[in-house]
Amino acid sequence: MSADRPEPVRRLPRAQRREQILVAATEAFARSGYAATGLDDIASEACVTRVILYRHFDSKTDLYQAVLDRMCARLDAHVDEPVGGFSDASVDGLLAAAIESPAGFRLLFQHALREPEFKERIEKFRADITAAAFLQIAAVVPDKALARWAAQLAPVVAIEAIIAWLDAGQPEPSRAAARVRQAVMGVIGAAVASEVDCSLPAPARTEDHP
Amino acid sequence: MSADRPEPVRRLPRAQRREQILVAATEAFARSGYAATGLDDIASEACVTRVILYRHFDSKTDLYQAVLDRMCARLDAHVDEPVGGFSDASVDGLLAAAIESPAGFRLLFQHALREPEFKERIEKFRADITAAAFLQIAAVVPDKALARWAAQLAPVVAIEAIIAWLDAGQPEPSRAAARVRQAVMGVIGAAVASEVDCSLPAPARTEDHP
DNA sequence: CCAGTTGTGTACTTGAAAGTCAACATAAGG
DNA sequence: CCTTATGTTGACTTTCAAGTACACAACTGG
Repeated sequence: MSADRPEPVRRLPRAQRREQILVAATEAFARSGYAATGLDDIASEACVTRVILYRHFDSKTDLYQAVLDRMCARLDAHVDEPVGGFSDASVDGLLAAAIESPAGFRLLFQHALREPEFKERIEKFRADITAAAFLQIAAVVPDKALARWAAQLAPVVAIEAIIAWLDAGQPEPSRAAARVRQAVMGVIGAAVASEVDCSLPAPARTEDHP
Repeated sequence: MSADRPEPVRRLPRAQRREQILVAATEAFARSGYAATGLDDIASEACVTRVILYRHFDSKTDLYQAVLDRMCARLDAHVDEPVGGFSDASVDGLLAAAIESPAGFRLLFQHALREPEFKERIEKFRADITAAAFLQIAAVVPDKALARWAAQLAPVVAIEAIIAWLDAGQPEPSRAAARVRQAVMGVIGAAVASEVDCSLPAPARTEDHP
């Protein structure tokens, strides 16, 4: 029979294969981070064997760096602010990057940022945003330590808001950016308020509205 | 001479040594998570050798579980709400736990929550809070998906606010809880607002106050 | 003061994951 | 059609961290 060949074994041009591996690696790393992800996990995610990875990347570290660089480049492309401000455009850019590659977004901000070996790559990014946020917040918050707190929290909230938005199924995409900004504003508001003693809404009863 | 003995080699009663190891392990794990932390890192952090760890714990996994359990127990002790609501008391409890053990707090919510192997232990905790938050938010936010977004984000913001507060040097401890609540309220407000198009404060110039 | 119990350290074994090698398969060019 | 360059693979070696065995040291009770 002519069906002797078990699998046609699809072959791809080099650049395309490399891209496929990067995508697969992003997915795999995004699940558990660098250390907990084996090269076999990545290989099976990309539907190739482990050796292929070495044909395109020198080592596991090299591959991870490539994944990170690729995602950082995307971020830079979307949110390229010359003076590095934390403004409306920043949120729009972050959101666009997150839509383009949710796994990459999670990888960067949930895993890579906590891995001492690699954090400095993203730390630069975060530090810039935090510094910019501090300047803006310090203008309205006299207390230095308080301003630092808010400045550190604001970018985190923006990022977590975007991740939560992804998890919630990306509801009303057109207004997402505005809501993220609103959430950040709320956080800044908490720092501005000088004499606050607010309470959260009363714990809702299950039968609260008949 | 009587000073022949190089080091007196201080020995501790079992319970005390175990506690010391747990503290050290919490610190070490909090730096890089489970997979990226070697037993040698923990041992040197505790100023003992790796073998001692096995005298107190069966395996690396067992040790990690013990660390997590210890921290979860602390959380439960501080924020024991029978019906599991996300209220003022919850924030107070979280804050108290974070003060008691910053490293443990970070470990739980920055690392363990992202480790598939162990996340379920904390996931129960987080899911309860998120569910409670959803009930409260759903009462004021008609859109289901939007409410889910806010419900998922609110606890995260509370936690991140506390972590940022730790990083900022724990400014004004007496008002910290109120500010955290305020930040959470701000986030909920972002979900409530039906027609939002707010902007962040204008990017501050570097030479804004001479 | 001596013996038993328990905590501690040095040196070793083991297993899993990273990294390597030589052969096969497939498409393009002479 | 045959050669060649490159994508692909199964099987192998190496390396490092988890886990183990045995010898030593210190406190406790007789």
